[in-house]
This record gives sequence, structure tokens and C-alpha cells, in this order.
Amino acid sequence: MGDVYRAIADPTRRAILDELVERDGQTLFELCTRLVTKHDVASSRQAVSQHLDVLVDAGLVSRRREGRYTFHHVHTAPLGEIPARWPTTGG
Amino acid sequence: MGDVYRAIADPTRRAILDELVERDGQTLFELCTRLVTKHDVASSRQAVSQHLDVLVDAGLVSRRREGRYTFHHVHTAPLGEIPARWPTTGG
DNA sequence: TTGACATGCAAGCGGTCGCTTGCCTATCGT
DNA sequence: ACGATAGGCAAGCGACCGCTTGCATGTCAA
Repeated sequence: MGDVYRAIADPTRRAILDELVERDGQTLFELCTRLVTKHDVASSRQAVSQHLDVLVDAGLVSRRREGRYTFHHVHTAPLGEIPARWPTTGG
Repeated sequence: MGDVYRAIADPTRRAILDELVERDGQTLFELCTRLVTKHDVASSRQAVSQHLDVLVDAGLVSRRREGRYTFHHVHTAPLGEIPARWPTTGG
């Protein structure tokens, strides 16, 4: 199992998480185009794919294969470790 | 201002935060010895100092000079950005 | 079956990261 | 003043990271 902290250390991966939270279950090409148009992130298909590998390995994203499409789903639960480890004022 | 996400990407820096949360206001040498004895982290003085630079740059730690001692204080507030950006279930 | 589409796999490259090494400054005790 | 202590500064090095490049796999439409 990969490292959740390292997974969110990269700004492109954070933008991917933002996109998946806004619209869950996107394919690789969907993510690429939406990252360009809405997050000003111009990464190639392979780059985004490798970023998704890291996110999957950290348990933040899961893949669901359907025909020739692969849909990506976000899971923010592992991020709960962070405020649990270092509580901020009030929670 | 540095990146909060990159600051907590390193396991040694996370151990430093853990130590400062448990006992705030430690000096550099205090941190070094306690990291060894309690967190199984064997980093040199310079290494820990450079890690503290990153944490200070991210706003997670502040320094207070007093004579020949430099005390370090932790500020977990910037970490609140993370659960605010990707809310987990119930938070 | 053929071609186009969506994705996966792996080697290679430049840049950054964390650490070491070496030397320097500043403060306290005597 | 002198030595010891606490810390700072900067160059250099190996390892990892993110990206590109090239090719292979698998699926759907006609």
C-alpha cells in the first residue's frame, strides 16, 4: 500500500482529486481534457495515468473496468488520517 | 510560502510534527535525541535542521531564538486546508 | 476482419530531494 | 580570553520523481 502523504504531495494529483470529487467516475481522457480546461493542468495522457497509479496505490482512487473504458472513483476516507493525527483547533 | 503538502510528504518531517505536538518548544538537539529514542528516526543534526526549514517555510513550525537556544513551536492550523478541501464522510 | 479508439507497459532522461561534509558564527561558563 | 556548546550556511552526491517516448493490448463499430 502506497503513502497517502506522498500521493497528495504533487499538485497535479491534487487537481485530479479535485476533479474526481466534483465529478466522480471519469475516464482517463475525460480527466485529461477537464484538467486542461478547468484546472489549467496540461499533462499528457501517460502522465495522468501514472498519477492515477499513485492515487490508486494510496487507496484514494479505485478503477472500474467496463469494456474499453476505465472509470475512476475517488475515496477521500484515507485522508481522514491527517486531521486525526494532527488535530487543528476545534477538531 | 512553501507547500504544506510537500512538507508532510516526508516521514521524518511527520515524525518531527508528532514530537512537537507531544512536547512543544523543543530545541534542535532535543528533537534529534527524542527522534532517535521514541520514533526510531536516526537523522543527523543537519538533516533535522533542513527538515525544520521546510516545516517553517510551510508555516507548520515557528522558531523562537533565546540566547544560544532556538525553540521550535508547531502550528497545525495550515493542515486544516486538507480536510476542508476534500471532506471525508461526516467531516 | 479491419481500422479506430481507449488504455496499459516499460525504458530512458532531466530535475529535484534528502543527506552528508566541511566550515563558520554566536552564546555561555570559567 | 578561552573552550565548549548550540546552531547556521553552502557545496556536492546518490536516489527518487515526474515526464516523455515507443510500442503492445484489448475493445468496439462497420
